Amino acid sequence: MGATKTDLFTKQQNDIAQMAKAIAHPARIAILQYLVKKNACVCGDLVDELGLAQATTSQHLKELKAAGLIQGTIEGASVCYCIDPKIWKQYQQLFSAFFKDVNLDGSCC
Amino acid sequence: MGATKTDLFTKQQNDIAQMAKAIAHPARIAILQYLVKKNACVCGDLVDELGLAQATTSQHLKELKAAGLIQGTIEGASVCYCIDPKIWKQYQQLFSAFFKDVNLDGSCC
DNA sequence: TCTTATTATTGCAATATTGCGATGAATTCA
DNA sequence: TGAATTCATCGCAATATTGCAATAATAAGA
Repeated sequence: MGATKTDLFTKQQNDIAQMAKAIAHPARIAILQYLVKKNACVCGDLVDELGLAQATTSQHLKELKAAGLIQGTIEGASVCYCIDPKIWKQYQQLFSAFFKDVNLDGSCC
Repeated sequence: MGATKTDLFTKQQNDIAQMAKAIAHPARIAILQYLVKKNACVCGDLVDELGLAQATTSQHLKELKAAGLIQGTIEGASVCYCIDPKIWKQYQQLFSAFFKDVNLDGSCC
């Protein structure tokens, strides 16, 4: 025990949870906000920006890449990162749909 | 080491990450979806609904309550749960704002 | 009161995540 | 070629999360 029992839930539920997990760390939020702010390919300065060790930053970048949220392009000796607008839009739509329209007249007990 | 270094990031970044973490588990997604679908106070049947042990379900409900997303009202021997529409709306707005308007002309390398 | 039903809490084991130093791979420049 | 630079990966330690059995707490009904 200790591992999430993904088989108990629908693919959609697992997907949403997985996507939430991808942004469930302040370092990854910071990375994404920085890339969005720059709105361009960013090479190198991410480690200085975060304040975490290079290995740790690289790990977070790897997770964001695995989630599809960012792309990394090798540019000479360094690597350039940017938002993947296609996946970003998917996230936007999915979370928007998830939080859509709860009947706000909380007819609770 | 092993603990998230929250002091390196802004309160906003930590908040977003924390909110994402609250929904970063398929069981919690399933609970929320069920409550939204019923759109009412739900007593008792959550354990049967999920397929997880009672203790585990209770733990997830506790986390959702801690996140503010649901309310629990004692109703006799059982407890009724429902979405907190106020906090729900906050989540909706926050994620909407976060994923807002990336310039989609991926001017990447 | 005693039993039953329902939920919370405790304590533990298994697994996942976070963070970093050390090392490796690839590129640039002297 | 030989540094120096940049980033990824490995291996480890610390911490967090997940899951459940056992138990406690509370309320309803016999």
